Amino acid sequence: MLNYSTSEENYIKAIFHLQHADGTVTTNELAGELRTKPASVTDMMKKLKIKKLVHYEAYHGFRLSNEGKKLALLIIRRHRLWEFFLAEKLRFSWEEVHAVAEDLEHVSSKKLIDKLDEFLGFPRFDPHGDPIPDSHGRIEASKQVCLQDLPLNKTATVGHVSDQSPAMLELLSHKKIGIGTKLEVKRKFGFDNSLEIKIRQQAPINISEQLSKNIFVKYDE
Amino acid sequence: MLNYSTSEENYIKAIFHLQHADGTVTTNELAGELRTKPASVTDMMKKLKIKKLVHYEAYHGFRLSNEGKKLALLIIRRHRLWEFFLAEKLRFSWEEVHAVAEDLEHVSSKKLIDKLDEFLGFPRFDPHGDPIPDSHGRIEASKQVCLQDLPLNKTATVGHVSDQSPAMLELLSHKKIGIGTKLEVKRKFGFDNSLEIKIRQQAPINISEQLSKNIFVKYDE
DNA sequence: AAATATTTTTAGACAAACCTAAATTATTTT
DNA sequence: AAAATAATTTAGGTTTGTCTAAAAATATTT
Repeated sequence: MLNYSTSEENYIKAIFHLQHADGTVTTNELAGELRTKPASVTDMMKKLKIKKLVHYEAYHGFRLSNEGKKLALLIIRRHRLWEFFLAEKLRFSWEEVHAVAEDLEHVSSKKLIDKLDEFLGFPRFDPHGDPIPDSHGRIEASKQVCLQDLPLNKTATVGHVSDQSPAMLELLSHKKIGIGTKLEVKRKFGFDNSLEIKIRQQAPINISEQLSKNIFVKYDE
Repeated sequence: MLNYSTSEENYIKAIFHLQHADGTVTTNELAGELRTKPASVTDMMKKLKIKKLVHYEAYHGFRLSNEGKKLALLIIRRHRLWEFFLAEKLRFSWEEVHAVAEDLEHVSSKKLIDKLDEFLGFPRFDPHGDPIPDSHGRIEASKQVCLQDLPLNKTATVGHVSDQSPAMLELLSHKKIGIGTKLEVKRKFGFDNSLEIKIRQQAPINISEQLSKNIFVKYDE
């Protein structure tokens, strides 16, 4: 694997996160995600095309090549391993890990990452519940279900939160919901699709449709 | 503390390492250390002068300002803490830690470094025996003595090796000498200033003057 | 299908960090 | 102290990644 600049890596990672079902991403979406201008995106796509990391034809969007996907998974691996390290070993809070991992993920020594993985005991999920790709870029499909789709009175464990904005994290922390929280859905209100959920040893609480759509859980055994 | 580019940080660190008794460094020395060209050094010195990190007058060398010294110690702190982490936690060998730490040292979160320090148990020396500045930039003067100056039959512990070239590290590893090795000088040969030294439970070995001048030890209590 | 609006690309500039070659200043030799 | 040598700086150019403003292509309305 060749060496890529921080900027190139950020573009690749952002494309990976934004890609739709068919893998395509538009210039404006990418510019928005990276807080840059569409013209800059076009410039970079030309470069990434030459480096064979994306497929790109002017005016028709772009998508990652196989090479590009491999790189994206490698960067995500680095990011999530560092997040795990920060939370687990350095006792950073959930909300803090992301920003620091954004910097650490660009240190590209393969040996560093593989040894870090080993040191951490080969964790399979980061502190937000997102799966960590292994050293070959294989990623576990976290077969989790959205809270909205969880049957009533079935206990499950929160394993993933898709929106990780500060506002979302604040709300979750207020409701005392985090990765690993065990809960069950007690009632579903058809009017606004809000849910009444029960967390062990706490009074039942209410969850809006919006929130429930962003919380993913795994059925308990 | 403001944020500086990787390049600026590398210049500051290099000046710190090269500085003579009066703190000055020349353009050519710095260009050599950084494997760059003298013209590039001049460009950067103008910039660092504007940022008040160095004192600089054209044609008369330069030296770090107090701000610059503070920054240098911060970068050295990051570097040495990461070296300690790599060696101690990830089991990197002595020779490998430096290159990786060169990248990690530019991740500038203060909280990250202070938490890393705590996680590592506030180590005072890195794996090469160099002292680690504390969070205020205070650095311990390692009051160590060169092997050449160690009195006969006095046991001491290796605490620092000043030349860390691959050739040096190879020789040290062959002679089974490392940081923490306990030894004493048995004889001194005036002809070439070579030493006969004894390491616990090993046959006595010979050390050239050149080598002995690069090994620093602390008297045992 | 023409007109309008939106998206994307091109053209041309800029800052950071580097370079080479030429000019300038400092140092050393004679 | 002049000449020769060495060190340093200036001038002008390159690459990377960004920008703004204008042009071109695509998508949406009417």
